Amino acid sequence: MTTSKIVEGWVFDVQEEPVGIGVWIIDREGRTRKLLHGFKPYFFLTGNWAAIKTAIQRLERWHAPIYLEQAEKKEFYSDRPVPCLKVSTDSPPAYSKIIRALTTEKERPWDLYTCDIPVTQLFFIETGLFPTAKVGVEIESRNSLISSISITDSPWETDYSLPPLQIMEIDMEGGSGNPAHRPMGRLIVKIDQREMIIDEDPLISLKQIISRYDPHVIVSRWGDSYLIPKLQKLAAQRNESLPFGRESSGEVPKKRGRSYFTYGKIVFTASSHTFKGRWHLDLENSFTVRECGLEGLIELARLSKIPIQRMARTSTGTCISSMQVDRAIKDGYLIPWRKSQVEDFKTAEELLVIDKGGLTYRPVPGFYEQVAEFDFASMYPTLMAKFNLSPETVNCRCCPDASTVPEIGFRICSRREGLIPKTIRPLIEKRKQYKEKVKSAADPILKEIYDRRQSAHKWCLVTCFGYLGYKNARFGKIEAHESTTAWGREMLLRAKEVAEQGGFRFLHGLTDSLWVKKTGAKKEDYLELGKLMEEKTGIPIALEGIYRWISFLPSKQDPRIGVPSRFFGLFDTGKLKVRGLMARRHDTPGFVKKAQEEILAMLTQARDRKEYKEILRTRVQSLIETCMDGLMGGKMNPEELSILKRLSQDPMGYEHGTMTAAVAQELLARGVKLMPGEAIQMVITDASAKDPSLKARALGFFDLPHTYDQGKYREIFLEAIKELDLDGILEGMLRGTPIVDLSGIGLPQDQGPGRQKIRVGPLDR
DNA sequence: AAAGTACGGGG
DNA sequence: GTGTACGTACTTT
Repeated sequence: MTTSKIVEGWVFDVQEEPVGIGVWIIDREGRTRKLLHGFKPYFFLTGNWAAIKTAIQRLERWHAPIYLEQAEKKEFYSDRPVPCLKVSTDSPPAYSKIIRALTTEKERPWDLYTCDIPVTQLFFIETGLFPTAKVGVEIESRNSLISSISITDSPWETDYSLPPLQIMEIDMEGGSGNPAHRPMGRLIVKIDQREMIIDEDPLISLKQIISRYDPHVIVSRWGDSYLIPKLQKLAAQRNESLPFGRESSGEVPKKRGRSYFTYGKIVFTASSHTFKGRWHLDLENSFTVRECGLEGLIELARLSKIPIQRMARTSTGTCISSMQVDRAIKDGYLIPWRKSQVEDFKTAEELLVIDKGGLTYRPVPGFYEQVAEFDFASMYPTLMAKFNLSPETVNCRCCPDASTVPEIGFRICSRREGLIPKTIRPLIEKRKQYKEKVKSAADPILKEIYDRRQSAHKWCLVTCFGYLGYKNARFGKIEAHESTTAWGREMLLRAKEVAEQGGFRFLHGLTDSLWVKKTGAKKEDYLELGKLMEEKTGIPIALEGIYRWISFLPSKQDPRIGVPSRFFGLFDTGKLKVRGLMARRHDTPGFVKKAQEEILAMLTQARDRKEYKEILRTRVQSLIETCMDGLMGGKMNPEELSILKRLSQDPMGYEHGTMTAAVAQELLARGVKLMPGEAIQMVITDASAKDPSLKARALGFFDLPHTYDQGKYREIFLEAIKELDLDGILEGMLRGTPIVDLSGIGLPQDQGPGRQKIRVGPLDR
C-alpha cells in the first residue's frame, strides 16, 4: 500500500524522461527535488480511412505502448471541423521517433498536426503548469510519482511570489570581450555577496563552491560558447566529473551553435549548455536576460510556458509564437506543421503599393528649438488587435463584403476574431498594468522589477509584428503583415494632417513617431493636439516630450538632406534622446563613445541655441584637447581603442582584405574557431597598410611591440565631434589641421605612409 | 564606379 | 526552433 504526501513549492524546471516528464520543484526552504509526471505527449492524424489504417500499421511496429483515440478538431485557416485520430504515448523519446518516421515517409496519404511542439511545452499547455508556477503537488511518497497538482498561481498575475533562488555568477578575467579570443585567464566566481578569483585548480574550486552553496542558478558570461565546454573538456581529460547539474546521467545536454539570418543580418547563437535541476543562463547568449534581466526572463517563461533555460536562449518571437500555439490548442485547433504557404498572386503595380513598410520622412537637417515628439504606443500590436489583423482573417473566404485595409484593399474577416489579436490583446493589457505599476510603486526595487517585465512584453509585441511577415512562420502571412503596415501609414498620415491643420509645422515622421513645432506653443497646446490626433486615429498616442532643442543630422553623401533616425535632442525634463550617433554604434572605439557621451552630458546644460554654442566654445573644446593629448601621446589603452565587428562570413569566406577579415583570419590562425555572426574586437594598427594583416590586430593579442594608428583614430574621433557641431564652431577650432577633413572638401584622406608620424595641428600641440 | 561589408532600430 | 528589411556609410577592388 502506498502513502501519499503533499509537496508545496514552485515549478523550477521540467525535462523529458524515458517515460513521463521530470518536474523539478523548489520548496519554501529552497530545497530542490525532482518528481515524475506521467504525461503522455500526443499528436493528431488526419486522412481518409485507408490512410489512417496504413498509419496505424506503421505505429504497430513500435514497441512503445501507443494509445489511440477518436477526436474532432478544427482546421486553423478554414475554421472547419475535422475528424481525426489522437495518438499518444508515455515515452517522450519514442514520441519524437514516431513523428519523424511518420513525417519523413514519402507520399504519405495522412497528415500530422500538433506534432512539432516541444514535449515539455505540450506538457505545460496540457497541465496548465508553467515555469515558476506556485503549486501543491500530491505524490506517492514511495516513487515520487505525481498523482495530482493544484495550481495557486496564474501567468496573468502581476504580483507573484518566486522561489528563493541562490544565484552564482561565473566569468573569466581579462576584459569584456569573448575570452576565447584571448589567452586564458582566471575564473571569477561571485556568490552570496562574495567575489572569488580562482587561483588554484578551477575544477576542484568549482566543485567545492557548488557543493557548499548548492546554487539554483548559474549566471555566466560566455558560458555557452566557452566557459562550460572548456571546463568540461578539462574534466574529461583528467577523467573527473564536474557536477553542474543535479543529475549525473545526461549531464549538460547540448545543442549545436548556429548562425542564421534575421532582419537582414546574420547572427550567431552559441551552442547551449543547459543543466538538469539547475539553470544555466549565459548573459552573452541571451537577448532576454541581457535586456530585461532575470525578472523579464521569468515573466516571458511564465507567459509562453517555455522552460527557463530554453526561453533564455530563444527569441522573443518564439515566445509569442508559443503563446499562439497555446491559445490555438485551447481553442480546439489542429496546429499546422511546418507551414509552406505561397503568397496570394499580385500584379507588379499592386506589389509597388503594398510592400512599403513604415512611413519615413526626411527631416530638414538642422538645429531646432521647442519641438514636440508624439509616439503611438506599441503601434503595430495595437493595430493588429484593433483591426483584427491575423493570417486567417486577411482575405478570408467567408466575408466577401468585409471592410478593407486602406491603400491595399485586403478584406478582413468580420466573423471570427483572429488568433494574433486574441493572443496579444491580453499582453497589451498586462503591459499597461505593469507600466502603471512602475509609476505608482513606491519601492525603487519593485519599480525596477515592473519595468523589466513591461520591457520584456514590449520586445514580445515588437517581434510579433515582424513574425507576421515571415512566410514560413507557423502563424504568419505576408498579407497580414502588409495590412498592418498599411494601417500604420494611414495613422501617421492622419496624425500629420491633424497637426498641420492645427498650424503646427511637421518636422519629421518615422513609422510611429512624429516631430512637430509651433512657435509659442505651450505644453497644454501639445497635449490638446495629442488628444485630437487620438480622436482622428482611434489609437493611443502619447506626447513623448518637448525638446528644448533637437538636432537632425545631415546625410554625409548630401549635406542638404537629412537622414531619418539620426538625431539627438534634450527634453525639457533634462533627459537626452540620442539616435544613430557614433556613440550608439558597436563599431565605434570605446574612447570615442565615451568622449561623445561626455560632450552630450555637457550639452544637457544648454537651454537654447546660444547656450549650446557657448558650451561648445568652452567646455567642449578643453575636453577635445585632453582627449587628443592622450590619444596622440600613444598612451591610450587597447580596450578603449578596440572596435567591435560582427562577422558576416566565415573567416576564410571574405572576398576583400578588410580589417575584419584580417583579424578573423589572425584569430583563426591562433586556433580560435569563428562562425558568421560572432563578434570580434580589434585595434587598428595601420589602416592604410597594403598588407591587410598589418591593418589591425585582435584585441586579445594586442600588446608590445604593436602600436596603434594614431592618425586613423584621430579621424574617427573628429567624425564623432563633427556630429555634435553647430554653425561650424568646432570645425573652425579644428581648421588648419592636416589629414582631418571636417568640411568634406578639404585635403585628401591618404597622406602617405605612417599616419602616426604626420605633423598634427594646433589642437594637438 | 561598383561591389563588399557592417551598422541601427525598438527602449 | 524560425525572422533573408532598408537606408546609410565606409572600404576595397
